[in-house]
Amino acid sequence: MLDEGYAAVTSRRVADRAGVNSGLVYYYFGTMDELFLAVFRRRAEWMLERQAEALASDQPLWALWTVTHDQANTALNLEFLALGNHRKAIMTEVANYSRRFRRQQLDALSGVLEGYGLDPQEWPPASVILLLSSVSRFLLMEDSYGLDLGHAETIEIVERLLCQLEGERAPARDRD
Amino acid sequence: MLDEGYAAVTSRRVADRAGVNSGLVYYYFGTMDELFLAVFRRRAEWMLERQAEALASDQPLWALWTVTHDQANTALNLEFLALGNHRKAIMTEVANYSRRFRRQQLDALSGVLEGYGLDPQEWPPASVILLLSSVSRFLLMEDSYGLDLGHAETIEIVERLLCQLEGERAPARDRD
DNA sequence: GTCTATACCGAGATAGAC
DNA sequence: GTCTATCTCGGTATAGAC
Repeated sequence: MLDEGYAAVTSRRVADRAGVNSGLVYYYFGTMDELFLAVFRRRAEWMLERQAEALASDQPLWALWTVTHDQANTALNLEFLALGNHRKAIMTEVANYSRRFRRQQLDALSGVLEGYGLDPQEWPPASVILLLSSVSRFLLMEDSYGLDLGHAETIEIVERLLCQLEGERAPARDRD
Repeated sequence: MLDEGYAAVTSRRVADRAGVNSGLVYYYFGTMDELFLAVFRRRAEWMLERQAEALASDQPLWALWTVTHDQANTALNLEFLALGNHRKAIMTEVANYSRRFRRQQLDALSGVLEGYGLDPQEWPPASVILLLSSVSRFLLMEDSYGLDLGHAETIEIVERLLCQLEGERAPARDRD
Protein backbone atom coordinates (compact mmCIF):
# COMPACT_ATOMS: atom_id res chain seq x y z
CA MET A 1 0.00 0.00 0.00
CA LEU A 2 2.82 2.37 0.87
CA ASP A 3 4.95 1.53 -2.13
CA GLU A 4 2.40 1.25 -4.89
CA GLY A 5 -0.86 2.67 -3.58
CA TYR A 6 -4.08 1.05 -2.49
CA ALA A 7 -4.99 0.03 -6.03
CA ALA A 8 -2.00 -2.30 -6.04
CA VAL A 9 -3.30 -4.19 -3.03
CA THR A 10 -5.15 -7.13 -4.58
CA SER A 11 -6.35 -10.39 -3.13
CA ARG A 12 -3.80 -12.34 -5.16
CA ARG A 13 -0.83 -10.26 -4.06
CA VAL A 14 -1.90 -10.24 -0.42
CA ALA A 15 -2.23 -14.02 -0.51
CA ASP A 16 1.14 -14.42 -2.23
CA ARG A 17 2.81 -12.27 0.40
CA ALA A 18 1.20 -14.37 3.12
CA GLY A 19 2.22 -17.55 1.35
CA VAL A 20 -1.35 -18.81 0.98
CA ASN A 21 -3.94 -19.09 -1.72
CA SER A 22 -6.00 -16.07 -2.74
CA GLY A 23 -9.25 -17.83 -1.91
CA LEU A 24 -8.37 -17.57 1.75
CA VAL A 25 -8.62 -13.81 1.65
CA TYR A 26 -12.31 -14.16 0.91
CA TYR A 27 -12.73 -16.95 3.40
CA TYR A 28 -11.42 -14.78 6.21
CA PHE A 29 -12.50 -11.30 5.18
CA GLY A 30 -15.42 -11.67 2.83
CA THR A 31 -14.48 -8.79 0.55
CA MET A 32 -11.43 -6.67 -0.11
CA ASP A 33 -13.15 -3.74 1.57
CA GLU A 34 -13.41 -5.71 4.79
CA LEU A 35 -9.72 -6.45 4.58
CA PHE A 36 -8.89 -2.78 4.18
CA LEU A 37 -11.13 -1.96 7.12
CA ALA A 38 -9.44 -4.58 9.29
CA VAL A 39 -6.01 -3.17 8.46
CA PHE A 40 -7.19 0.34 9.10
CA ARG A 41 -8.79 -0.47 12.44
CA ARG A 42 -5.78 -2.35 13.75
CA ARG A 43 -3.44 0.46 12.80
CA ALA A 44 -5.75 3.10 14.18
CA GLU A 45 -6.12 1.34 17.52
CA TRP A 46 -2.38 1.01 17.79
CA MET A 47 -1.89 4.68 16.97
CA LEU A 48 -4.51 5.68 19.53
CA GLU A 49 -2.49 3.84 22.17
CA ARG A 50 0.73 5.46 21.02
CA GLN A 51 -0.93 8.85 21.16
CA ALA A 52 -2.34 8.19 24.61
CA GLU A 53 1.13 7.37 25.89
CA ALA A 54 2.52 10.52 24.28
CA LEU A 55 -0.18 12.71 25.81
CA ALA A 56 0.49 11.22 29.23
CA SER A 57 4.10 12.40 29.26
CA ASP A 58 5.14 15.42 31.26
CA GLN A 59 5.66 17.33 28.02
CA PRO A 60 2.48 16.43 26.18
CA LEU A 61 2.79 19.12 23.53
CA TRP A 62 6.29 18.08 22.57
CA ALA A 63 5.20 14.47 22.62
CA LEU A 64 2.22 15.15 20.37
CA TRP A 65 4.42 17.04 17.95
CA THR A 66 6.85 14.13 17.82
CA VAL A 67 4.24 11.45 17.43
CA THR A 68 2.37 13.33 14.70
CA HIS A 69 5.59 13.90 12.81
CA ASP A 70 5.81 10.36 11.53
CA GLN A 71 6.26 9.82 7.84
CA ALA A 72 4.87 6.31 7.46
CA ASN A 73 1.64 7.20 9.21
CA THR A 74 1.05 10.25 7.09
CA ALA A 75 1.57 8.40 3.83
CA LEU A 76 -0.71 5.57 4.84
CA ASN A 77 -3.38 7.93 6.11
CA LEU A 78 -3.30 9.68 2.78
CA GLU A 79 -3.81 6.38 1.06
CA PHE A 80 -6.78 5.47 3.24
CA LEU A 81 -8.22 8.90 2.70
CA ALA A 82 -8.00 8.49 -1.04
CA LEU A 83 -9.49 5.04 -0.73
CA GLY A 84 -12.30 6.40 1.44
CA ASN A 85 -12.96 8.99 -1.22
CA HIS A 86 -14.86 6.38 -3.17
CA ARG A 87 -15.74 3.67 -0.64
CA LYS A 88 -18.37 4.80 1.77
CA ALA A 89 -17.65 2.26 4.52
CA ILE A 90 -14.00 3.27 4.64
CA MET A 91 -14.77 6.97 4.63
CA THR A 92 -17.05 6.45 7.62
CA GLU A 93 -14.37 4.60 9.54
CA VAL A 94 -11.75 7.23 8.78
CA ALA A 95 -14.14 9.87 10.05
CA ASN A 96 -14.93 7.98 13.26
CA TYR A 97 -11.32 7.38 14.17
CA SER A 98 -10.32 10.93 13.32
CA ARG A 99 -12.90 12.13 15.78
CA ARG A 100 -11.57 9.79 18.46
CA PHE A 101 -8.01 11.02 17.90
CA ARG A 102 -9.09 14.62 18.16
CA ARG A 103 -11.18 13.95 21.26
CA GLN A 104 -8.26 12.24 22.95
CA GLN A 105 -6.01 15.19 22.18
CA LEU A 106 -8.58 17.67 23.44
CA ASP A 107 -9.27 15.81 26.68
CA ALA A 108 -5.58 15.56 27.45
CA LEU A 109 -4.52 19.06 26.50
CA SER A 110 -7.33 21.45 27.38
CA GLY A 111 -6.32 21.64 31.03
CA VAL A 112 -2.62 21.56 30.28
CA LEU A 113 -2.76 24.54 27.94
CA GLU A 114 -4.65 26.61 30.44
CA GLY A 115 -2.02 25.63 32.98
CA TYR A 116 0.60 27.06 30.63
CA GLY A 117 -1.16 30.41 30.87
CA LEU A 118 -2.81 30.32 27.45
CA ASP A 119 -6.06 32.25 27.39
CA PRO A 120 -8.64 29.78 26.06
CA GLN A 121 -10.59 32.66 24.54
CA GLU A 122 -7.70 33.81 22.43
CA TRP A 123 -6.13 30.39 21.83
CA PRO A 124 -8.73 27.65 22.11
CA PRO A 125 -7.11 24.27 22.74
CA ALA A 126 -8.81 22.79 19.68
CA SER A 127 -7.13 25.43 17.55
CA VAL A 128 -3.69 24.93 19.04
CA ILE A 129 -4.00 21.22 18.35
CA LEU A 130 -5.30 21.83 14.85
CA LEU A 131 -2.46 24.21 14.02
CA LEU A 132 0.16 21.82 15.34
CA SER A 133 -1.32 18.85 13.47
CA SER A 134 -1.78 20.63 10.20
CA VAL A 135 1.76 21.98 10.00
CA SER A 136 3.16 18.59 10.84
CA ARG A 137 1.10 16.74 8.26
CA PHE A 138 1.63 19.30 5.56
CA LEU A 139 5.39 19.30 5.88
CA LEU A 140 5.48 15.53 5.74
CA MET A 141 3.28 15.51 2.68
CA GLU A 142 5.61 17.87 0.91
CA ASP A 143 8.62 15.88 2.05
CA SER A 144 7.14 12.83 0.37
CA TYR A 145 7.74 14.37 -3.02
CA GLY A 146 10.94 16.13 -2.21
CA LEU A 147 9.73 19.67 -1.55
CA ASP A 148 11.30 21.20 1.54
CA LEU A 149 11.43 24.91 0.80
CA GLY A 150 11.05 26.73 4.10
CA HIS A 151 10.58 23.58 6.15
CA ALA A 152 13.55 24.04 8.45
CA GLU A 153 12.58 27.59 9.37
CA THR A 154 8.99 26.57 9.99
CA ILE A 155 9.96 23.69 12.25
CA GLU A 156 12.13 26.14 14.12
CA ILE A 157 9.19 28.48 14.66
CA VAL A 158 6.96 25.70 15.93
CA GLU A 159 9.62 24.38 18.25
CA ARG A 160 10.40 27.87 19.50
CA LEU A 161 6.75 28.23 20.49
CA LEU A 162 6.74 24.81 22.10
CA CYS A 163 9.79 25.86 24.11
CA GLN A 164 8.02 28.98 25.32
CA LEU A 165 5.05 26.96 26.46
CA GLU A 166 6.61 23.79 27.72
CA GLY A 167 10.32 24.43 28.11
CA GLU A 168 13.22 22.68 26.38
CA ARG A 169 12.37 19.33 24.97
CA ALA A 170 13.58 16.65 27.36
CA PRO A 171 16.25 14.38 25.87
CA ALA A 172 14.64 11.45 24.08
CA ARG A 173 14.79 8.03 25.62
CA ASP A 174 13.82 5.86 22.69
CA ARG A 175 12.73 8.32 20.04
CA ASP A 176 14.27 7.07 16.77
CA MET B 1 -11.82 11.32 -10.47
CA LEU B 2 -13.46 13.41 -7.75
CA ASP B 3 -16.42 11.13 -7.24
CA GLU B 4 -14.84 7.71 -7.47
CA GLY B 5 -11.11 8.14 -7.28
CA TYR B 6 -8.40 7.91 -9.91
CA ALA B 7 -8.76 4.14 -10.19
CA ALA B 8 -12.23 4.66 -11.61
CA VAL B 9 -10.88 6.73 -14.48
CA THR B 10 -10.48 4.23 -17.30
CA SER B 11 -10.01 4.67 -21.01
CA ARG B 12 -13.44 3.22 -21.68
CA ARG B 13 -15.28 5.50 -19.27
CA VAL B 14 -13.40 8.57 -20.44
CA ALA B 15 -14.27 7.72 -24.04
CA ASP B 16 -17.90 7.10 -23.15
CA ARG B 17 -18.15 10.45 -21.42
CA ALA B 18 -16.64 12.12 -24.46
CA GLY B 19 -18.98 10.23 -26.74
CA VAL B 20 -16.18 8.54 -28.69
CA ASN B 21 -14.54 5.18 -28.86
CA SER B 22 -11.98 4.11 -26.29
CA GLY B 23 -9.32 3.54 -28.95
CA LEU B 24 -9.18 7.28 -29.44
CA VAL B 25 -7.79 7.77 -25.96
CA TYR B 26 -4.69 5.87 -26.99
CA TYR B 27 -4.57 7.56 -30.36
CA TYR B 28 -4.42 10.98 -28.74
CA PHE B 29 -2.60 10.31 -25.49
CA GLY B 30 -0.60 7.13 -25.97
CA THR B 31 -1.14 5.80 -22.46
CA MET B 32 -3.45 6.50 -19.56
CA ASP B 33 -0.54 8.02 -17.66
CA GLU B 34 -0.12 10.61 -20.39
CA LEU B 35 -3.80 11.43 -20.12
CA PHE B 36 -3.51 11.95 -16.37
CA LEU B 37 -0.46 14.13 -16.92
CA ALA B 38 -2.28 16.23 -19.50
CA VAL B 39 -5.19 16.78 -17.11
CA PHE B 40 -2.86 17.61 -14.27
CA ARG B 41 -0.82 20.08 -16.30
CA ARG B 42 -3.82 21.92 -17.65
CA ARG B 43 -5.32 22.24 -14.18
CA ALA B 44 -2.03 23.28 -12.65
CA GLU B 45 -1.40 25.96 -15.26
CA TRP B 46 -4.86 27.32 -14.70
CA MET B 47 -4.36 27.37 -10.95
CA LEU B 48 -1.01 29.10 -11.34
CA GLU B 49 -2.78 31.85 -13.24
CA ARG B 50 -5.51 32.10 -10.63
CA GLN B 51 -2.88 32.29 -7.91
CA ALA B 52 -0.92 34.94 -9.79
CA GLU B 53 -4.05 37.09 -10.01
CA ALA B 54 -4.73 36.59 -6.31
CA LEU B 55 -1.19 37.54 -5.35
CA ALA B 56 -1.41 40.66 -7.49
CA SER B 57 -4.33 42.04 -5.49
CA ASP B 58 -3.84 44.80 -2.94
CA GLN B 59 -4.52 42.28 -0.15
CA PRO B 60 -2.34 39.40 -1.33
CA LEU B 61 -2.46 37.50 1.97
CA TRP B 62 -6.23 37.54 2.12
CA ALA B 63 -6.36 36.58 -1.52
CA LEU B 64 -3.96 33.68 -1.04
CA TRP B 65 -6.00 32.46 1.92
CA THR B 66 -9.17 32.58 -0.16
CA VAL B 67 -7.72 30.91 -3.20
CA THR B 68 -6.12 28.11 -1.19
CA HIS B 69 -9.35 27.49 0.64
CA ASP B 70 -11.01 25.72 -2.27
CA GLN B 71 -12.51 22.32 -1.69
CA ALA B 72 -12.43 20.90 -5.21
CA ASN B 73 -8.76 21.67 -5.65
CA THR B 74 -7.79 20.01 -2.40
CA ALA B 75 -9.66 16.81 -3.16
CA LEU B 76 -8.22 16.56 -6.64
CA ASN B 77 -4.72 17.31 -5.43
CA LEU B 78 -5.07 14.51 -2.93
CA GLU B 79 -6.08 12.19 -5.72
CA PHE B 80 -3.10 13.16 -7.86
CA LEU B 81 -0.82 12.79 -4.87
CA ALA B 82 -2.10 9.28 -4.25
CA LEU B 83 -1.75 8.53 -7.95
CA GLY B 84 1.79 9.89 -7.92
CA ASN B 85 2.55 7.63 -5.01
CA HIS B 86 3.00 4.78 -7.43
CA ARG B 87 3.57 6.42 -10.82
CA LYS B 88 6.94 8.03 -11.01
CA ALA B 89 6.19 10.36 -13.91
CA ILE B 90 3.20 11.80 -12.10
CA MET B 91 5.04 12.18 -8.83
CA THR B 92 7.73 14.17 -10.65
CA GLU B 93 5.18 16.48 -12.22
CA VAL B 94 3.41 17.05 -8.90
CA ALA B 95 6.73 17.95 -7.33
CA ASN B 96 7.66 20.35 -10.12
CA TYR B 97 4.41 22.24 -10.04
CA SER B 98 4.39 22.40 -6.25
CA ARG B 99 7.76 24.08 -6.43
CA ARG B 100 6.47 26.57 -8.99
CA PHE B 101 3.47 27.39 -6.80
CA ARG B 102 5.65 27.94 -3.77
CA ARG B 103 8.12 30.04 -5.76
CA GLN B 104 5.35 32.23 -7.07
CA GLN B 105 4.04 32.77 -3.54
CA LEU B 106 7.47 33.57 -2.21
CA ASP B 107 8.32 36.02 -4.97
CA ALA B 108 5.07 37.87 -4.49
CA LEU B 109 4.97 37.95 -0.70
CA SER B 110 8.52 38.32 0.59
CA GLY B 111 8.58 42.06 0.05
CA VAL B 112 4.97 42.53 1.10
CA LEU B 113 5.46 40.84 4.44
CA GLU B 114 8.47 42.94 5.24
CA GLY B 115 6.40 45.96 4.32
CA TYR B 116 3.86 44.86 6.92
CA GLY B 117 6.59 45.12 9.52
CA LEU B 118 7.21 41.40 9.94
CA ASP B 119 10.79 40.66 10.94
CA PRO B 120 12.02 38.15 8.35
CA GLN B 121 14.34 36.65 10.94
CA GLU B 122 11.54 35.81 13.30
CA TRP B 123 8.85 35.15 10.69
CA PRO B 124 10.46 34.08 7.41
CA PRO B 125 8.06 34.58 4.49
CA ALA B 126 8.39 30.92 3.52
CA SER B 127 7.14 29.94 6.96
CA VAL B 128 4.21 32.32 6.95
CA ILE B 129 3.14 30.91 3.60
CA LEU B 130 3.63 27.36 4.77
CA LEU B 131 1.59 27.92 7.91
CA LEU B 132 -1.23 29.55 5.99
CA SER B 133 -1.29 26.81 3.36
CA SER B 134 -1.12 23.93 5.77
CA VAL B 135 -3.97 25.11 7.98
CA SER B 136 -6.12 25.75 4.96
CA ARG B 137 -5.47 22.36 3.39
CA PHE B 138 -5.83 20.46 6.63
CA LEU B 139 -9.19 21.97 7.49
CA LEU B 140 -10.50 21.20 4.03
CA MET B 141 -9.26 17.64 4.28
CA GLU B 142 -11.10 17.17 7.54
CA ASP B 143 -14.20 18.82 6.13
CA SER B 144 -14.24 16.25 3.37
CA TYR B 145 -15.13 13.56 5.86
CA GLY B 146 -17.29 15.67 8.10
CA LEU B 147 -14.89 16.52 10.90
CA ASP B 148 -15.08 20.16 11.89
CA LEU B 149 -14.20 20.18 15.59
CA GLY B 150 -12.41 23.45 16.30
CA HIS B 151 -12.51 24.63 12.71
CA ALA B 152 -14.49 27.80 13.26
CA GLU B 153 -12.23 28.99 16.09
CA THR B 154 -9.13 28.24 14.06
CA ILE B 155 -10.35 30.11 11.02
CA GLU B 156 -11.10 33.00 13.35
CA ILE B 157 -7.54 32.98 14.64
CA VAL B 158 -6.05 32.96 11.17
CA GLU B 159 -8.33 35.71 9.99
CA ARG B 160 -7.63 37.76 13.09
CA LEU B 161 -3.93 37.60 12.25
CA LEU B 162 -4.60 38.47 8.63
CA CYS B 163 -6.55 41.48 9.84
CA GLN B 164 -3.66 42.63 11.98
CA LEU B 165 -1.28 42.40 9.05
CA GLU B 166 -3.43 43.47 6.16
CA GLY B 167 -6.52 45.13 7.60
CA GLU B 168 -10.15 44.12 7.13
CA ARG B 169 -10.80 41.93 4.17
CA ALA B 170 -12.13 44.05 1.34
CA PRO B 171 -15.66 43.08 0.28
CA ALA B 172 -15.57 40.37 -2.36
CA ARG B 173 -16.39 41.23 -5.93
CA ASP B 174 -16.81 37.79 -7.43
CA ARG B 175 -15.60 35.42 -4.76
CA ASP B 176 -17.74 32.24 -4.94
C1' DG C 1 -9.18 -24.65 6.95
C1' DT C 2 -6.68 -24.77 2.72
C1' DC C 3 -6.25 -25.86 -1.77
C1' DT C 4 -7.19 -25.97 -7.15
C1' DA C 5 -9.87 -24.54 -10.68
C1' DT C 6 -12.56 -21.51 -12.84
C1' DA C 7 -16.35 -18.07 -13.98
C1' DC C 8 -16.71 -13.57 -15.07
C1' DC C 9 -15.56 -9.02 -15.78
C1' DG C 10 -13.23 -5.01 -17.25
C1' DA C 11 -8.86 -3.06 -17.58
C1' DG C 12 -4.87 -1.37 -21.13
C1' DA C 13 -3.50 -1.63 -25.49
C1' DT C 14 -3.19 -2.79 -30.67
C1' DA C 15 -4.61 -4.08 -35.59
C1' DG C 16 -6.84 -3.03 -39.36
C1' DA C 17 -11.25 -1.66 -41.93
C1' DC C 18 -13.33 2.53 -43.40
C1' DG D 1 -9.31 10.50 -37.59
C1' DT D 2 -12.65 7.23 -35.95
C1' DC D 3 -14.46 2.94 -35.66
C1' DT D 4 -14.94 -2.36 -34.60
C1' DA D 5 -12.84 -6.22 -33.07
C1' DT D 6 -9.83 -8.48 -30.43
C1' DC D 7 -5.63 -9.87 -27.59
C1' DT D 8 -3.83 -10.41 -23.08
C1' DC D 9 -3.73 -9.73 -18.44
C1' DG D 10 -5.16 -9.59 -13.80
C1' DG D 11 -8.78 -8.33 -10.86
C1' DT D 12 -12.97 -10.15 -7.49
C1' DA D 13 -15.30 -13.80 -6.18
C1' DT D 14 -17.16 -18.67 -5.84
C1' DA D 15 -17.47 -23.91 -6.10
C1' DG D 16 -15.97 -27.92 -4.69
C1' DA D 17 -12.14 -31.47 -3.78
C1' DC D 18 -9.26 -32.75 -0.01
